Amino acid sequence: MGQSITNTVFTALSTDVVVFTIQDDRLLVLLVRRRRRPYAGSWALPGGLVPEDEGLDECARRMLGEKAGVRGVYLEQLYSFGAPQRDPRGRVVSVAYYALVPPNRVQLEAMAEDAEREWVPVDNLPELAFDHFAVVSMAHQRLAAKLAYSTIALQFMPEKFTLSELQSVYEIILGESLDKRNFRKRVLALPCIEDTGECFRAGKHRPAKLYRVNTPGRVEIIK
Amino acid sequence: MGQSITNTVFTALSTDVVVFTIQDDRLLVLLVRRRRRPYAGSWALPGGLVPEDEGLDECARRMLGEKAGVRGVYLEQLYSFGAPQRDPRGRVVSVAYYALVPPNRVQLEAMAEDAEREWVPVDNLPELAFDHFAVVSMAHQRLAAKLAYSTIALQFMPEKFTLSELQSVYEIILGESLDKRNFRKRVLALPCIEDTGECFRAGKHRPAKLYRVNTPGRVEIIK
DNA sequence: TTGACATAGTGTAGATAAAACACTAACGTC
DNA sequence: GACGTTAGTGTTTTATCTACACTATGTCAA
Repeated sequence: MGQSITNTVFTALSTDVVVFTIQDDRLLVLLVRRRRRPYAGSWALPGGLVPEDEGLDECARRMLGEKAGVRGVYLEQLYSFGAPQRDPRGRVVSVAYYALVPPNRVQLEAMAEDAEREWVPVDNLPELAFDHFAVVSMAHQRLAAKLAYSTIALQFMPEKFTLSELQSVYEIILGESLDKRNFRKRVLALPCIEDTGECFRAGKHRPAKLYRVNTPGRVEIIK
Repeated sequence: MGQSITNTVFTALSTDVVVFTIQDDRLLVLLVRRRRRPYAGSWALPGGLVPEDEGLDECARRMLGEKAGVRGVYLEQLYSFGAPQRDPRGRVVSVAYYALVPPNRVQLEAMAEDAEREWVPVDNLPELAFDHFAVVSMAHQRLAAKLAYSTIALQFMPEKFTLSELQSVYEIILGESLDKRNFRKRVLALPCIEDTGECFRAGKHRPAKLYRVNTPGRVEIIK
């Protein structure tokens, strides 16, 4: 490193991640229980301080792995929160991210017996530490807005899925029901969606066709 | 302050502001010449370190006042840039903002004789320090995108303006020309636009009606 | 005074996209 | 083979977007 930074103020910097998934027709957020003060015992977003040699995205992705046990999922920077009094210990600026985890990538087993982590419905959050409620709200808003003009919802889907499952993802995030035929028309018009030729039998009714995304990981802007 | 933050890493944190204005049918960005290393002598965005007791928005707004001589204009957080090597001195994370200044609010007089500050067309930038080129690009993109679904362009207008002037703002930002009649139809349908009853005479041709925004400062999401 | 020039201002028809809407198909079970 | 349950399919109507050309009002100069 050539020069050093002089006459300056240093700030504690953290990343916090709003990890979304979908289970049982609800949009869930991962919360972790705080052990230390402040807010010891209350729920908070997974997150942590950014080491000096780590990029912001990189740090958020690490948090996702360490605290949520998830890797390789969609992750996007949301907003930076820096009100001077947002942390009672002193100045901590948080760069917030949000992540989308397909339900099949969540290990509920490991999580069930873990009193430190919990998936909570986004519309039924407990009191959260710091300004984390505002962070979750903004993330939910952003996610809902992106449904309208991108293929972001596909990030919630497993490799193969039915159109009904996908529609239900939209409905859960938006909190309103959609017209089945119009929905299918729009989705099938996307070039990134393709029929697998396979079917999915579940229950005592007609099996549904399985579809697949031909560019997994990509989120396209549409229209 | 109750507790202190222990066992942690502190980071230098700055805000940088992409200040846009419009002059002579071009979208301009305010640049300041760096005096110190690194990048001494090259152009950079106005910005500076965030003091411990100052909010991020507040800091960005202060930079805007101190370094651009502008206050009371539209300001929005853009993105946070935190690649570990973006500053050769060491880790500096930048929370970027962008601001929109109506042309009549820019004091070009004071600026003309100031070799340290310059308004530069966004499509003809010189080499910029750090990752500031990427910051400007993202800001321009965001601004252009917002034209489509918000009333953000009105933040460039003086108190009274003609529809042709407004249309020209759209065209300059988007880099393409728009249909006059369709444009006027859309704009006049906005509830926040009202006719002042006055006219504007400029040059040897028909005078144009002057309009006004009835909620200045507000940026509405439309459609 | 009138003709040339420059910008302001106006409406409609066609195309495209969005919204509303109801029945048939396939499977399992009793 | 009748019933329950979810999958799957088109058309009509409505609203929105696009393309497009002429008249109006002022200044200025001949």
